[in-house]
Amino acid sequence: MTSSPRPPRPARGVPDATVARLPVYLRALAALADEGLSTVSSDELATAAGVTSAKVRKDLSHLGSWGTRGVGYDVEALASHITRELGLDERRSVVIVGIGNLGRALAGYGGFASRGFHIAGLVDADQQRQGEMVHGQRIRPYDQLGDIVREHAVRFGVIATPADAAQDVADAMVDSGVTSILNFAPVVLNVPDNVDVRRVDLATELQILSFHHVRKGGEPVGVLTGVATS
Amino acid sequence: MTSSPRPPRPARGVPDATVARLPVYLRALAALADEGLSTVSSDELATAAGVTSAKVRKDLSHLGSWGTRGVGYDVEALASHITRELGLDERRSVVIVGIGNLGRALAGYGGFASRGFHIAGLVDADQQRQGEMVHGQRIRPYDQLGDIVREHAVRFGVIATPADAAQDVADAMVDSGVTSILNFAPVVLNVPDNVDVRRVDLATELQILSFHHVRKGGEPVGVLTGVATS
DNA sequence: CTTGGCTCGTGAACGGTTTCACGAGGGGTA
DNA sequence: TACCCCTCGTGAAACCGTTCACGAGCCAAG
Repeated sequence: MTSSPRPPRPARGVPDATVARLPVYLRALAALADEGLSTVSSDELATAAGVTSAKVRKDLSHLGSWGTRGVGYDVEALASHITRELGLDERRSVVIVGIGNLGRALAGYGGFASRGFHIAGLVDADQQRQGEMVHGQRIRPYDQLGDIVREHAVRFGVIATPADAAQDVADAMVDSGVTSILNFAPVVLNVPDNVDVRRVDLATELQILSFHHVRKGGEPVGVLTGVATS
Repeated sequence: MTSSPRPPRPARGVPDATVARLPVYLRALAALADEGLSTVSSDELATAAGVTSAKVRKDLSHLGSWGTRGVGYDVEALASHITRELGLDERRSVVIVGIGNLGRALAGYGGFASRGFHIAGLVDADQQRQGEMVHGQRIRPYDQLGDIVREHAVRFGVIATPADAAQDVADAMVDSGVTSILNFAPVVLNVPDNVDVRRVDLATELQILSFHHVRKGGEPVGVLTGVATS
């Protein structure tokens, strides 16, 4: 409570591409801190994060100057700065709808809890699943979604339902106050402008890999012929 | 076997940004076909895919001219063209390593099977899981990974293990012939240049949402104070 | 105090992506 | 057949992101 309630407001317009990399830096910094390092150069951080050092410096420059010339960045200070920048210093409540395998994986994903996300509720429409305990949380019926969101002032919703349920879920979330949605269902959601949606499609990623595979090797992969190579 | 073994090779340098959208178009087209439409305008397809019509036209132009001026695109023809372009007309074998909740979700994900991906094997290092049936496949021990890859000429690997196992798994995959890896573990993998890696980090996505949340509402969400809003 | 070496921070150049605007070329109708 | 309307395909322009190159600043050593 002694720290400034409204920090120096260091960054203004951080580019989207940079924002997308901040979590990666954050994770890399955590790993470096675990190794006992107290300082990193942009080069080291770049390697750990899988990007170029120029990118690291440019990205971090958007958050203000936090490095020391000739030395590098202070691991702990930089990590906490990025944490604040991402808003991860405040605890944020999340509701997950659709507790199939994916929903369970998300509910138990350490990356959520360790980054300030608190799971306020697990919701599923399937009667059979209701009441079941998943990672310390009871699965609750779909019609309680609104109550959960309102009660815990939830602003983040995760949709891990089948495609045909996703839009309904999104509508219900928005109605009760959710303003940021992470959508794993393979549909384009229709939401008001003030609501943020990010879509993650597991199949899409494999298809992109497939494209590059064709481009690179182009190898036909003889499933039918089944003849071993040479 | 009657179709040309080396198709017209229609597109040359398709931009990455376009490639990333092709699977989305493909899905949108499938949905439109289900509705019985035989033709779409770039505008309709754009709406269905959640992008702009200009993007659709530019993207599709990279694949060659497949639309009819004044009419639009033939749904079926375009879908099959994109399918071919992505290399999804050939069956591709995939191995999934790490059969926790995420691995199970992936194993059962319809988006894989319906897009030409055939799951050649599920692998887990946990003795307790081995032998268990998941979506019609038996979970096999980790030391059989190489055999599975070689036997089925697998070129696609999915890593759904904890972070500390991911690099070992990647090494084993690469050693036995995998050239495209989809990595869900929150680490940067070290692989040879000829191997393609795409990383999907579930926590990252929420953190990006969090950033935008701070920027937009900035609402503090009083978890500690716990006072209901006004 | 001065020197040398290292690394950040940043303007400028570059390349890729998106948007814009409009001409070209189809289909339908009279 | 001739006309109109509609939508694709595509250069040009605007925008964004990455890479490059180098000066500024800090630390350590002598």
